[in-house]
Amino acid sequence: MSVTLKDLAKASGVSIGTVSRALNDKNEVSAKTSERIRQLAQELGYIPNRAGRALSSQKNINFIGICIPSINSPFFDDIKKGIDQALREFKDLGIDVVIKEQEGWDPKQQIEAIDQLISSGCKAFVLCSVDSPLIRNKIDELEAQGMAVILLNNDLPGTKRLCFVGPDYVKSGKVAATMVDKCCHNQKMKILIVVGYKEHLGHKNRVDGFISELQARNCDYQIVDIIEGKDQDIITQQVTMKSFLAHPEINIVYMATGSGVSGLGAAIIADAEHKRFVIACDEIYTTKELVKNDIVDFVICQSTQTQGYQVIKKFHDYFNKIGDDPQDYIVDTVIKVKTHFE
Amino acid sequence: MSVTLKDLAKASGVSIGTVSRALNDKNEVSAKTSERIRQLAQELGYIPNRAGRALSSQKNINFIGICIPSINSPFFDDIKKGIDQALREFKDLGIDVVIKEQEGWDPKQQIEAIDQLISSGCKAFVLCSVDSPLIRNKIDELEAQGMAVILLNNDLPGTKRLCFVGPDYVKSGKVAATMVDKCCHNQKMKILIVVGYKEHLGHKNRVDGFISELQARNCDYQIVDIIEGKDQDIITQQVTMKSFLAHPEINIVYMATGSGVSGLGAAIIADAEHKRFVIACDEIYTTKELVKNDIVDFVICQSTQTQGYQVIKKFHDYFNKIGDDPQDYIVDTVIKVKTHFE
DNA sequence: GTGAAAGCGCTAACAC
DNA sequence: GTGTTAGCGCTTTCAC
Repeated sequence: MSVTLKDLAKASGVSIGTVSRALNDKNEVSAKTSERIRQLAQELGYIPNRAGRALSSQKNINFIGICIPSINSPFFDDIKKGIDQALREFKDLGIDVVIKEQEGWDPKQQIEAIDQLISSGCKAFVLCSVDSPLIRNKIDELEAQGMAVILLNNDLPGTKRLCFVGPDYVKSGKVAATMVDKCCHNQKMKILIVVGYKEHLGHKNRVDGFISELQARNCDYQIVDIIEGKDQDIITQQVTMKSFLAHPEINIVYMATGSGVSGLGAAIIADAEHKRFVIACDEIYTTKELVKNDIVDFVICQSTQTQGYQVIKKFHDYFNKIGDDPQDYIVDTVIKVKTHFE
Repeated sequence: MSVTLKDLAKASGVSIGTVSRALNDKNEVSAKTSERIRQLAQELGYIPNRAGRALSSQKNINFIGICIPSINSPFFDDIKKGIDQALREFKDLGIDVVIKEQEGWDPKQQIEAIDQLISSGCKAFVLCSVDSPLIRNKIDELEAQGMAVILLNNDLPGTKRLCFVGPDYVKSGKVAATMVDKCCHNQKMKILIVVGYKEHLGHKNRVDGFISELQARNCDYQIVDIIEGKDQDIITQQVTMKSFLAHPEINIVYMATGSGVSGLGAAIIADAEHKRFVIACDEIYTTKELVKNDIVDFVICQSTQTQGYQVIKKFHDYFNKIGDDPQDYIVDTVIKVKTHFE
């Protein structure tokens, strides 16, 4: 059988209660005893038993506060599914969740939401934010107060976040380029790239990965245009149409953002007389439909549901001291084609 | 708070022990009370608490017997990784595993192994077998004795297995065909198909899916040859070389089995003057190397690690009556390219 | 600062 | 066939 608190108590000559306190960072224990017990636990390979802990402290549920800009954003549907799935799995092990959904990425609103989550008793947070000093400060501040933050989908390196769960945007771009190379190697590539915002780090990384891989593969390519759709369908449609008109030679379209695809689809359908190879990102409903209808050739997805699931699982492991310090979890870059949606 | 045994006991006017027995299919309880309690549990939405159960009956670990033909078969490496991962997750919740690895697929040997697993106390089994009356009988026999079998990677429909965890072979073939179409649409496709054994159901399904999708896509194709590599490197190399020699026009190779890839690789390298588009299956070490070295263009994978993980998780859910009756778990069909391995 | 003990939900052994 | 109870590993009062 595995080592229990009782064993540690016996071995160290103190009571089982003291051992528990020492191992749980309570400062009611003298530094000396505490140190001794931790040492011993290490040596004997003590692993806390989740069942015992969950049972005991179930009046003391760990509430995770989740703050995501998911209102009117279908991208987050699967993330929420993953969170639900994890919750089903971990609820009776002492974990629960409070979600604050928001519309858009305004840092001030997010910080307000976090503060509300704090007042409702959360001590651990999942955040999906853009890079801003406000947010960066908030994360470090929370950490200083003994709270933990996991960043979801978009990392903010240099902050004191516990870890990051999300995709490798550079790789996503590289995979897209690989597909372009495999499918269009025998023609001169005249490429249109569509992003949401040129400053958006994720989109930027995708574009960088895309171009670097085309280069690495010695493709005969030319980036005809890089346009911004502002993550909105109508704008995306307009700028794409404009680009098609100005550059009828475009034969490849790489859409490096998941938002605004409807607009892209509309533009392509409107200019159907030019046959183009199209790659999109992220598996949302509209994108699936476009693939099903042969408007888009490939989608490069980012295992969204897994991200939702892992963010909770990471906290579960963290609370239960399972494994070492939490590491970043980079999800798979997944290529999907029509067949996947049939 | 959620409903507990105590609540049920109070509500139904019997003792907590009786409730527990009634809910655990013990036949020491009168049919009437049993029925009444189950009814009540249903109404009140009782969900057993895993922590309590695990803690209580931890001397009564559920041993899962696993019987897989994994010796000298790198394909099973990731499956074993998935099993390990699940075990780390569920061990302190009352689940453990006994593995009997075998070399090859001999049904008689497998049945022997199962019997050994039974004598070592297993009451639940994970099996990866070929279709044979012996195995089919054994599965139904086990079920009749109140034991449960989950089939891994290869289903045997019509048997009384609890459920199946594995890939959709037909879809795998279809995805392969989709890739061929996307990458080679502008040439006459002269296709060589390599299987392990023509009777192997999984390989057969892949080939069927492959051809049906080529047809659905109106490809200009011709299946030049379908050859058997007997899942061995040397044989695969020989038959492939022979086919290349007889049909130098072959410009596409679809390898519908994961075993024998080294042989395929050798054949392609030996005949490098003919540039060919190559698709392989299953992500094992050798295949990765071939992709990295641009010998193979795509691999169609079957999320092997997930299969190992899910097989254990399914049993965990089953033992703890989480969710409804176990459903089949069909893993994702995953396309991988060089970039994925860098 | 530390020990003793109650109790979380559940199962199984022991009464009757 | 059913009630009673000990105890699984752990946290957390409540004493001292």
